[in-house]
Amino acid sequence: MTGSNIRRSMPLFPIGPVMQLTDLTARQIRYYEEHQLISPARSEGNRRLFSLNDIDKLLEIKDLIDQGINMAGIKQLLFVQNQEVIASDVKPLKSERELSNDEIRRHLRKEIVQAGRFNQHLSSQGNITRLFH
Amino acid sequence: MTGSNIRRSMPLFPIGPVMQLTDLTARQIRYYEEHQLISPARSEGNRRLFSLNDIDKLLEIKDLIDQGINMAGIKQLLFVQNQEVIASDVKPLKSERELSNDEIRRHLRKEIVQAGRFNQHLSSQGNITRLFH
DNA sequence: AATGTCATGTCAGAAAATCTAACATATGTT
DNA sequence: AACATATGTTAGATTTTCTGACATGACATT
Repeated sequence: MTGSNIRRSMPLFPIGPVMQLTDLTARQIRYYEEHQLISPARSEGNRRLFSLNDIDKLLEIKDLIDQGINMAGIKQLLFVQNQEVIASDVKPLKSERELSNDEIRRHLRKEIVQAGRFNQHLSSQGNITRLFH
Repeated sequence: MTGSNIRRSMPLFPIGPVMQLTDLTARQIRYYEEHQLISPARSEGNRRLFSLNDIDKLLEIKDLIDQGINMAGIKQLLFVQNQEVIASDVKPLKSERELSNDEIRRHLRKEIVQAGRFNQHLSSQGNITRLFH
């Protein structure tokens, strides 16, 4: 499991930003969950929390829907993909133990800090369009 | 402006996930905004939306606070950093025009899709600890 | 010792975002 | 025509976030 994979599997986004990023309605996203195409994590208060991987999947689902494939078909396709990945993942595990969510968060924080060190800190004023002139 | 910079400046995260990622309280984050150390965007309904850059900044602020520096000092330090970045940014701009938030979102979506194409789609069951055994 | 400032905690009330469950509907299928 | 599928819509409840006010502990200044 690489750092990037940990990062991509962190449950961070509530449904609002995900709707915007995917152009899917809340209804659609919940329906896909109901049919087990995705399984976003939940907050303490039962709100859905999506990872970048979840968002990837939703975008794929969208593609497949556009191709006329139904829930069952999409479920199978996603499952096959998943199997391929697992099959190709032959790296020996350094550590067998599970990471707690807290540990994952610490890890991500470290990564964000590191990335930041070699990155810009633009935008002192929140209007992101300012970043482009 | 690189794709990565666009990605890092997208206002996506509500305050809850940011609290978890930074180990800051909402009170602290709002206080830093009040003192103009950060300026997160706002949703239509006035909720704060943070970008990865904002999160970087918050982590830096945390460091500086730990070093005993006060708001005014931190503000100056962040400003200086910002200036350095601007000074070093000598690339000729391909396009002068501003990008709308919608365009940025489309761009990010494209990036996520592309990244996803060459990436794993693990986690069919939402419990992220499953990714580690 | 009293006062002030700074960074943060805490609380209350309001508003926004999200939840589930139910019913509605358009389109395609048997 | 009846049915199934994917999505829309609505209602009522719950969670999350908002602002503003007041409280507090640590320090500095008087």
